[in-house]
Amino acid sequence: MKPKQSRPERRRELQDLLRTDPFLTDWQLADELGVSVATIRLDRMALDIPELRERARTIAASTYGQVRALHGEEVIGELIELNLGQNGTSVLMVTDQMVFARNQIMRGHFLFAQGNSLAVALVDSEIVLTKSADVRFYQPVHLGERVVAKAGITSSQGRRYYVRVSSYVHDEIVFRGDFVVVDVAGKGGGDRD
Amino acid sequence: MKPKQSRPERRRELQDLLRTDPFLTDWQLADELGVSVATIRLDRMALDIPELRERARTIAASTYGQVRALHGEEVIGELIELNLGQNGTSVLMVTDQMVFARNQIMRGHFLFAQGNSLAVALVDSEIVLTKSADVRFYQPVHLGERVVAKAGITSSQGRRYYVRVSSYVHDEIVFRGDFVVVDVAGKGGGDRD
DNA sequence: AGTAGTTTATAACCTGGTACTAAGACTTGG
DNA sequence: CCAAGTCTTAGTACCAGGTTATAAACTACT
Repeated sequence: MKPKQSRPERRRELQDLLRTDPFLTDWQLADELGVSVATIRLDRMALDIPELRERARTIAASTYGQVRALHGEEVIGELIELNLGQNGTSVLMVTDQMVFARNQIMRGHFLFAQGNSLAVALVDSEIVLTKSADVRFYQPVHLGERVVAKAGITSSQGRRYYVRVSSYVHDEIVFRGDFVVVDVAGKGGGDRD
Repeated sequence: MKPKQSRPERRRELQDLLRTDPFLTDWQLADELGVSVATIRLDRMALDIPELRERARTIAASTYGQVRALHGEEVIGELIELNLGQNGTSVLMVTDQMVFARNQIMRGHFLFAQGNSLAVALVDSEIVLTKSADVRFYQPVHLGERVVAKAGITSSQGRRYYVRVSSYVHDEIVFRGDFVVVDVAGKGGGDRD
């Protein structure tokens, strides 16, 4: 399929091929590069590239982790205290799925998620949606740390509840958010406003 | 490992197990449920659940877009366009993990996550953190819908960037967020303010 | 006890590999 | 030109995690 290439050339191309499509089997690669499967295997060994299944598995696991971690159950973090309609506390351990690989700093939306789901959990109703939020990140949170979020309903107007969430690591504030959540139970849930 | 269960019970549990960890082999499942591997296979057949490798492959393929953007892996949603320092677009399909089980409405923090990670991706730097955000949810988003987030840097002051993200479903706005992100490359990353 | 539904066991086969050996093909030095 | 060394290929044995098909064993019920 390909003209003659030097070994380094071929290996570079092999890496290229896998970068654009990591789901190629050895024989597909062999065919593409015009060499035997055996050669491909040797090249993979030399370049320390794992087999197809391993590649798929790691890609799957990494991306699956992101979504799952964010999915959680109903509340992101563990609910350790909850007084419906008043206040509550949740705790979230920072796992490696929640941080930037580069610097191990927690990604903002996980702090938001913890706060948001706690705010929603506070309201004693079937269907509660977030209408708006104003949030601020004070300090970076790192891998392995334990984030404690405390939330309280500060006021309410009809079906609207104003919830303040403050999150701490070692008693130092790292996040604060003011959430406005709406109880839409009974209504069709057609709109948030 | 488990007490006796009726077949429907077992099958429900099987689905549960795989929902929380899709990387279980048949014999791990068999062991967990206290039945033979053969039974697990029959159950998988009946429930139309593919084998481990197939599961891994599809999970991997689904989240592995052809996006070749540098920060691609770190973004919630699929980056479909990115002009560093200027603007970008990402698309996120709403899966059942992102919605409230009760009403199939997307949980707010996923919209936030999409917006936040897009905002961060826009800035051309090694380390970028979110400092604050002001967000508003206009309309509920439902299971199966496709959220298109468009972001642009509206202004910047030194290392601070103001990014506006607007998300749409069928050309109707569902979310808007104003993010302030800070480029902390070079600094120790010790603080966000 | 008879019989249907359910579960288990058994064997043959498949993919995409690993690990290893042996031999063939291509360069390169002298 | 030929031998030595390097690349490449071929071939075998083995593995995980299955599929497919068939037969045997275990309930449960009447």
